[in-house]
Order: sequence, then structure tokens, then C-alpha cells
Amino acid sequence: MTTKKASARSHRYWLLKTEPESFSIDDLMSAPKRTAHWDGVRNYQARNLMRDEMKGGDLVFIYHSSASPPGVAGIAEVVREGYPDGSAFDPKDSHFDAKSDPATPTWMMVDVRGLERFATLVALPELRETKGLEKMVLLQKGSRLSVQPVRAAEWEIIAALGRRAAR
DNA sequence: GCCAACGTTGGC
DNA sequence: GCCAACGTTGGC
Repeated sequence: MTTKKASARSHRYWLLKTEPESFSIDDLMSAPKRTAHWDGVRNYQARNLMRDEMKGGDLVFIYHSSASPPGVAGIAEVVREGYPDGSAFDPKDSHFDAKSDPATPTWMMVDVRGLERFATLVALPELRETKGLEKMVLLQKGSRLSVQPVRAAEWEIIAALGRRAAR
């Protein structure tokens, strides 16, 4: 066993998309323990990030997609690392996947706990205009991944914008 | 393995 | 509602 003085890496940052008509930051903040299963992700790249990369204590932006306007709505933290998404096995669930075998689950999820609802939604047009965010995964042409990494510098910029007093 | 057809995402 | 872009499926 090797010794490490400080942790090799501090927590990382992510962005999770959700359609607020289905599940919003307000739903998260009013959930029991402000905690929710991030279920229903049916994309392999997003699944791999949840299964392999997201760790307890990592921070996530909650992003409202298909909203008016779309934007970053708040902050949550990962409180349970990747584990099987049971909704894939429920025929009545809209995300049911008949090809997923419970013995070797295809789809994974994490649990997140809401930490903060932004005073001001950081809307997509503002993200596009903000210096320092040009390389954000979210803003790349054709990018539609529902679980994305966020750079530390991007995190700081967006968190500061979200914490501005509401008008 | 190629690739056309189809389904989904998500901004506008 | 439209449509660009992407991912998946399935015939060959």
C-alpha cells in the first residue's frame, strides 16, 4: 500500500441535465433529505461517467434543459457512487430497458443531495457570453451529453454568477 | 464492418 | 413545431 500525504485529487465537478418539468432543482431541494436517485440515464458515455468517475463529495451543477430559458439552477453533491439503476428493470417505468439483465445491470445511477438553489438562474445565453466558459462541454456544438465534466475554473465562474442576488 | 434509417435530445 | 446533431439499430 502506498502512502499519500494529501488526497491525490480533491473532488471533481460535474453538470447533470434535467428537464424541470420532470424533475427540477426545487424538486431536489424539497425531496426527503434533499436527496434523489439520478436515474433514467440511458447513454453509455454518461453511464460510464456515473459508474467510473463520479465520487462521493464531488459537486454537480443541476442544469435545466428544455426550459425557458435553459440554464444552471443550483448545486448538489454526490452522496452515493454508481450503482444499478433499478428503473431499467421496471416495465412500467418510462426508462424500462428490456435488454438489461438484473444480474449484469447495464444502467447505473448515483445519488445526489441538493446543496443550493441559485438566487439567479445562470441562463444559457449568459453562459455563452461569459469569458472563460468557451470550452465548456455544454457549449460545444452538437454537445448533448446529460452527464458532463466541468473544469474548476468554469465552476467558480458559474457559481459566482448563480449566487448574485435575484433582481 | 459499413451505413442508411430511425429515434432522441434540446435549443429556438 | 422545426430541425440540427447525435446515438442506436439492423440489413447486408
